[in-house]
Amino acid sequence: MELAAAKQKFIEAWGKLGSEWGINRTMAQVHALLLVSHEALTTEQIMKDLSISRGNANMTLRDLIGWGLVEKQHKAGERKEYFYADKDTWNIARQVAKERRKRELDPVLKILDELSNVEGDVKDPEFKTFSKSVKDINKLAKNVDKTLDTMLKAEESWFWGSIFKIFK
Amino acid sequence: MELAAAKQKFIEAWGKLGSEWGINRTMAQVHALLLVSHEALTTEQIMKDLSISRGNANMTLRDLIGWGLVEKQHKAGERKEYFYADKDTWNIARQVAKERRKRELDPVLKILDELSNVEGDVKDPEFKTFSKSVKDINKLAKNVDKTLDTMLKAEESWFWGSIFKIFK
DNA sequence: TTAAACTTTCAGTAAATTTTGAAAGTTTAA
DNA sequence: TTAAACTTTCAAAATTTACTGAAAGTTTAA
Repeated sequence: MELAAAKQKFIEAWGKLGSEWGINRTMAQVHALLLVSHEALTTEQIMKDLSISRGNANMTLRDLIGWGLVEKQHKAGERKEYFYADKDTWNIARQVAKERRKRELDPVLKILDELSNVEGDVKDPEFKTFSKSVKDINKLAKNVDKTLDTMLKAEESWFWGSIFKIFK
Repeated sequence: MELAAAKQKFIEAWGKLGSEWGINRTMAQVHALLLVSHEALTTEQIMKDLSISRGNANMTLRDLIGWGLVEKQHKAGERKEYFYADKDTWNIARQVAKERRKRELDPVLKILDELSNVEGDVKDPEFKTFSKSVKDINKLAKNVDKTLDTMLKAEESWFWGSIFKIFK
């Protein structure tokens, strides 16, 4: 397989995976393109490579920067902005976990906490089932949250450190 | 808050979380409804509770059964089918992880393996970057895969068992 | 200044996904 | 059998989400 074809395939696969996990396809593709590019690229080049519009490229790049996955680079003597992606997979995973926790897990946790405190007739099986399900899910979600927190903050701790070495 | 209102809120939150993670909103809502219902429900009841059409309810229930999250129940002397959800959060998490691995992670792993073996000019920085990124991601993905496998199969092992106890 | 080079915005359009509902299919009991 | 009770299918419609492109905005160098 040619390098160009291989890159293409990678971009497609990454885009598909992203869209299946709630990250928009173009965003994942731009990220993929930057991941496999040795040099930082301009908006112009990204537009051309992925056949997307200027507006789309611009917004997507801003989003990626917002996710902490891409950074701007300025080259001396040039007006244009160049973009490049952090290539460390562990950082990528961390950043994504961090953002999604903040954007999606935290709001749900808040609601679950509220619902955990709903009071009702303990004799009512409908209430009992509701209460138990919500509490169980809340417990699981809280643990996931706590684990992510530990993982994001204290990667260097002896416990997680030794587990992360397996992954890196 | 009333029980009915609390249920409603739970269903909405679960639906939103699902859609943010690539699971269709209605499917997550039907699942939520069954999770907080003491008794198994008929298609009819689900349609009414969530204001969805018969076709939608039917397809969604079939999907949920396909995901291993919901089961049919037959009541003696009745023609109607009743549906109920497994209420064990750990099982739910396991089932979802299992299905998504099969449907989404495995295909990507296959492509990454292929792309890891693409050969090229080691002097070419473009090739080097491509190769390194793909290999790193492949490694991470494989480890995630392996971990899920261990987690799904050998939950009882001393190592994971002790970690899972924290979550349960 | 000012005009060229570049970036950002956003209303309108397009594409993808989800939902509907009526018709077709299936099962059961009499 | 057959007809009532129930389930499934799927083309078309509705909804949601993503993208375009031209215009407005910003920065820089002369």
